[in-house]
Amino acid sequence: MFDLLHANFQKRIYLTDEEFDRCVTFFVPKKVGKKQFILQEGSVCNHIVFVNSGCLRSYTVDSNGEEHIVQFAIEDWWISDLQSFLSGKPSIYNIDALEDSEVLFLEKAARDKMLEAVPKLERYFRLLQEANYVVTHHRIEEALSASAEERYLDFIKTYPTLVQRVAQGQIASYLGITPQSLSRIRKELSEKS
Amino acid sequence: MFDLLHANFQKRIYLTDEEFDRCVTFFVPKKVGKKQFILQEGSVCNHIVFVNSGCLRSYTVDSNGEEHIVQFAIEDWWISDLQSFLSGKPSIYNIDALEDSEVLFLEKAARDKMLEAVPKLERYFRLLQEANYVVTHHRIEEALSASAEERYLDFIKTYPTLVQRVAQGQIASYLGITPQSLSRIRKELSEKS
DNA sequence: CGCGGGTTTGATGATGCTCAAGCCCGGTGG
DNA sequence: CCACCGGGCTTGAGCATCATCAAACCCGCG
Repeated sequence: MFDLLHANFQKRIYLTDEEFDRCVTFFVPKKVGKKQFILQEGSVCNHIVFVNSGCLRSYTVDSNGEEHIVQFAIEDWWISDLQSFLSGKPSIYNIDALEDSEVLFLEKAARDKMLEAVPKLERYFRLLQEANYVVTHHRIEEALSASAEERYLDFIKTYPTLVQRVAQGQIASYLGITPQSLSRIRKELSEKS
Repeated sequence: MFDLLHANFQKRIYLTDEEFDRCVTFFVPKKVGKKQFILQEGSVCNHIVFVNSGCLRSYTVDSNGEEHIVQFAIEDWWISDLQSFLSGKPSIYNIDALEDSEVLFLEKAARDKMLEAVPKLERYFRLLQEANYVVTHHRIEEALSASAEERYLDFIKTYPTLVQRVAQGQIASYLGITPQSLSRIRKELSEKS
């Protein structure tokens, strides 16, 4: 149940088994069915979520009723709206499951206690934030300068597993293009090779 | 010299005069001439900078040699590369001045000491981070879904002062379009009204 | 079998880029 | 004081990319 989380911690910091055991108590395992929400626009996001299995996404709905996917999260990833989580203000994002998933909930209060109990984790979350910063800024630059084809190629290079698992239309939404365009891009790419 | 910084702190947290006096000692005022760099790609960003007067920008140079502006900073704003600053790794950004400017340097070591000396500032920097998170995500969504005209209109609404001060080509770079396109967009907008 | 979703394909049009030329204006040197 | 730059902005023509609208297709499932 907590093996993935354990490995994920160890990738960035070193915890003794005793320390990790202390951490575990703060997490709440949950099952999330396909299409089920774990956060809805307008409500406060008072948890961050580690994905054990399955796949979730966060997205906004614009004034034309169209969805824009912000992030995917498969096993071994975190997902949340940090803005709402940290500020306590209502979120502008939705998060739901694209597959039946198993996740570990970490409530805000629990996280605070955990950080007190195992201060080393401060470093872990800081490193996580930094990684997030890099990904986010890369995404801005790409969105502003790269073509749809370039963005797709970068996507399949960066997230090869997601390409297999997620519906094409969802990837199109993430890339900021229509499903039709993505279909054509894939066609051209396959013809080239 | 430190009035702007003082007001900026007070917007988010409350500091006594004594606390603020302690803070001030950690900052190093500097003059930065137009076109002068305060950070160059490849070097580590070991400072964050508060702008007292003038205007700076951060940007990347892509493989075609083209600049992509990430952020502007006029008086009362911070500018830096947080990724490099926090991780100690080389930056991928450049930061230089678009006007002769007066800034306050805060070195990494100085910031750590300042946070020890005035713990209230932890909250200040957290709030700054959150504001940054919101702006950044808004920018991604816009870049992926809005037209050039919409992005420009949003820009002049959000940063009216910048429109006056910054060369049009720089704004085009920030918006991810060519100077020619921006020129045409402005023409159409003026014809409409 | 038929329905529903996601994907593909086609035709057409809008948006924004490229290349190229001209313009405006402030600065410099004769 | 004027001529000449040079940088930034504008304008034009043609083109590439991507969206839109619409129809067909594919396939898993009740």
